[in-house]
Amino acid sequence: MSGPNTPIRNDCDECALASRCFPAFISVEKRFRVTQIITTNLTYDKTALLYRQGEKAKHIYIIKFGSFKTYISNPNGTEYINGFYMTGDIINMESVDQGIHLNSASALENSMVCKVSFLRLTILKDEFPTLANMAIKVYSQALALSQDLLKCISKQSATSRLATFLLIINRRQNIQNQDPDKIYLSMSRQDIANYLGLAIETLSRVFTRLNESGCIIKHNRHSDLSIHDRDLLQRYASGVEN
Amino acid sequence: MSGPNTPIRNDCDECALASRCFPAFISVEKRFRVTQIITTNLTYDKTALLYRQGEKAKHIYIIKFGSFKTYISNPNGTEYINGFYMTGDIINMESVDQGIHLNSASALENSMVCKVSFLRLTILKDEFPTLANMAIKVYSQALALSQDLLKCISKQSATSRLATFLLIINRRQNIQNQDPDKIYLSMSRQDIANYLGLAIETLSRVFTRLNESGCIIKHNRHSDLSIHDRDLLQRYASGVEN
DNA sequence: CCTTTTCGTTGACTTAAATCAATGTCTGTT
DNA sequence: AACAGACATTGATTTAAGTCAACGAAAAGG
Repeated sequence: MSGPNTPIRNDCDECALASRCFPAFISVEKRFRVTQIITTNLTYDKTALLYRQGEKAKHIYIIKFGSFKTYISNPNGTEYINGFYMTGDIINMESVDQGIHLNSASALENSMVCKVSFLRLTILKDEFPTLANMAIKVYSQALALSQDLLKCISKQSATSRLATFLLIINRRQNIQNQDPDKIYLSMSRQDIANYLGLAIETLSRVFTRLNESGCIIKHNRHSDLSIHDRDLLQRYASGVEN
Repeated sequence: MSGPNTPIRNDCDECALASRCFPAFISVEKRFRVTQIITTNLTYDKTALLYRQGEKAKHIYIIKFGSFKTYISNPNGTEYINGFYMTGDIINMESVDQGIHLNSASALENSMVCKVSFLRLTILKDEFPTLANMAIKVYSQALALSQDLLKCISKQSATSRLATFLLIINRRQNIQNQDPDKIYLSMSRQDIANYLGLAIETLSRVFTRLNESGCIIKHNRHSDLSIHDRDLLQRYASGVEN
């Protein structure tokens, strides 16, 4: 189908994320090689499993749109939420070393991902040294974020935890959002509570309090919020206000 | 009080860590180049500052012996402990992306580190492609550990947090320790409390309880412990036992 | 459209950890 | 060796968050 003069169709050229994804780290003339690295546009319905804890890990996943949670299932049926991932995030970077999925990942809404095999990445890293730079950069970011979260979750009061969580979600959604104060929560209250180390009832009460203080506005859906008084929210997050 | 003393020698060949440090990823015949990458054997006295939050970050640091804490100072004088690092650990991987120290690091005891500049690492990465592999491997590990800690710290009871902490410390010290049950805590109770998100009094009580239950044995020094009933300690850590 | 189920909120009560306060014990200094 | 100051432990009390239970609201499914 594709001869020497036929332009190779490259999904990445049209991707909104291209400027901060793998193509950005590969020279223009060799950009066509991207298609040989990346399997693009895989769709996952809400609740669909991306991978399961304990399975062999062979790929990293870049979220094109949508969101995922990673979690560890406990024997007693409860879930420990490990992280939330949204547009532009890379899932599964922590498994590259051991080659085994340390947690399970499932879609929080209908989502699309592109995947890259560890193996291809290793091989092509020699051809494209800048890919290695990208990897290190991305890992460094991920580590910094992870430490940020650790800080948020240990130590702080329930109010401070939720306020920090909302600010982090908002900051990350702002990259593609038009209204800078809108927050969309694709995960359930239970997931958030779990993630922040709180009981669901406590979380619900804090949501109510943040709403009553005029800090955030809840819209008809549970998942839609707006930040109304960002300054106050930040004071809650830092623990100055209670 | 802060700042390195004079470097002593420049030879990775004799280093006990060589097999899991940079030299391991560089071909034998070019191993001499290591000296041009690594500044070796910098000594830091107890409480000495390795770097300060907000400063420009230019190096990663490998701990040859000793230990460090990384922390963020709050305006009200309190410290938020970010992490503890010991022999073989690499400090400052999270700053590579932004190039600014996100926290401060200080020695918990008299310690020795080797440092590698980001810049040299980037340049030499092309000469030694395996260095990039090493970076990715190490980052992946760090991320996995960080998620482990997140899990330990949020959610769990005070007892479970400390038990998990002790098991993690023990596992990491075992790599160079002769007695597999000995634990040496180079950090203060306040640092541990801070790190685990507990009040120092709560931590102290839990230490006492673990001791009284025969789980751990406290020796004369606050810093010296032994695991006496590992199984019980693991049950505490998992939350089966209280 | 109405029923069923899941999810989120609110209230009453309990509990684990924080705080306040006092005491005990190391560590480093002269 | 004796002292000072920092560090660690223990006790009494308070408080924030957890648990148990009921209710309301939104999805899902026929």
